[in-house]
Amino acid sequence: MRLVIARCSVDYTGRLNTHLPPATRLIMVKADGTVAFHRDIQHQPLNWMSPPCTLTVIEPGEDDIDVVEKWRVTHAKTGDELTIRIYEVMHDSSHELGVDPGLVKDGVEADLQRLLAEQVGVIGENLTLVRREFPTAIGPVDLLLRNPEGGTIAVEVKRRGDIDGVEQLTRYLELLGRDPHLAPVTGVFAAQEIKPQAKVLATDRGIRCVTLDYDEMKGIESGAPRLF
Amino acid sequence: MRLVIARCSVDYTGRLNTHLPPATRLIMVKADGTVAFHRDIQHQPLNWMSPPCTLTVIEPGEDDIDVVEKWRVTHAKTGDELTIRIYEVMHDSSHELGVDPGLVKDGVEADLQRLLAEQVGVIGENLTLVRREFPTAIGPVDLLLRNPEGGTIAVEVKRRGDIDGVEQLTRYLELLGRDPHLAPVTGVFAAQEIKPQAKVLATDRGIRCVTLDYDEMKGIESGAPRLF
DNA sequence: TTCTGTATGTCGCGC
DNA sequence: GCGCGACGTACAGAA
Repeated sequence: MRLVIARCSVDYTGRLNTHLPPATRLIMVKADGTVAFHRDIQHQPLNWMSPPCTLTVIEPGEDDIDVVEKWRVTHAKTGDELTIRIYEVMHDSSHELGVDPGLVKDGVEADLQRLLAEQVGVIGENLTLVRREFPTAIGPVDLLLRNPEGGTIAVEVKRRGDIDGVEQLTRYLELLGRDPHLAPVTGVFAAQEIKPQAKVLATDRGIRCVTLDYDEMKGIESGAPRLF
Repeated sequence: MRLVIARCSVDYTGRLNTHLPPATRLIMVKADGTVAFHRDIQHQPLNWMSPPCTLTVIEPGEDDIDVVEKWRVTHAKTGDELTIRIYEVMHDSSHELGVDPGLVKDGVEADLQRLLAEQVGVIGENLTLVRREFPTAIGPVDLLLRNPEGGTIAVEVKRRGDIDGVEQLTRYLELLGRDPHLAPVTGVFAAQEIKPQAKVLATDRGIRCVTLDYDEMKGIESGAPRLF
């Protein structure tokens, strides 16, 4: 990874056009070709180029007053282009980082879904799991359950229950309801937190909302009885 | 901005829990308090903390073998916490960057909408603009037009036409259609690029799709005839 | 301050 | 490779 602190200006042409006026920034060049420009606030770069791309040092043009170095970064597939004019270099260092083992996560939607699949009783009594990620033409349904009467329950699992999730579930219900093997199909919207608007919309459409307690479900999973 | 290259491990507790095993990474500490951990690929940090937050150097615990320095970053509002164990520092430098003038953009949705408002002929003949950002109870409609017969056309403008945009427009149409001053209301989904699924859904709902050519519209705006 | 919608979103997973 | 959905989405503008 190469780190350059420099006064520079940047022009981008691709899906849109952008311009960064001259200022002092961090230019980050990563081993995979990624180039990113950071200011001293916020975690997102001001501008960037994703791999696969190549960086070449080019000759400054006649109009490039005070430009000590000029870079061109070109995306191999899209043709997106970044032109970097460097006016002054304050720092320039390179570092070997090696391969990163990556981030281990616990508590994302996949974990919720897994726990809920093991604990369908949270949703209702006497329900059985048909399968997780039940495939349909318009995408997979998070959980598909059956009740003793032979009816089907489609469950949409979200960490945060938003109106989008209700729309998504509605589309699934519409499609699944047409299948005589599954009908009648009802919907359950399960999330750690459900926004009022989403709850209203869901209820209006006959979709039941279930609020999930991740820590409690996690506790049950481990088999240990909760002592508090 | 402080740049540290170090072998470190990171633990995050907040909306979820994450862990980064020991490895050599860039630790970026920005003037606003932002802390981010970068590996040598991809433009997004592996882990981070957003301001307002405070970084404190704490004493390594007894279990912290080989830890030369231990940091704690705490979010002022949410209580989210980051624990950083540093095993070896390869580089550590600080830099004054000053205020950045920020990014200038051209070609985002707002530009598309502005151009389309000036060139409603792109959507159909003999249409007149009622207004941009026509307010409704569930949000503003991008463009509202009228045809000579007195009917209304609601236009949803997107850079990339996705299924979400069709859903959004559908909600508007449902609402606007109830207004006797506007009815009958038809919908137009206008975007630089419309995904097949979105097109299918739109067509199924009687919504017409229009693909926009930003460069061409831009050319017409400037008044210059296109020479190619 | 909270809410809402866009984003060069980025990224991973399945087909 | 494409499509789709999640993300500690981040971020800006409006209410």
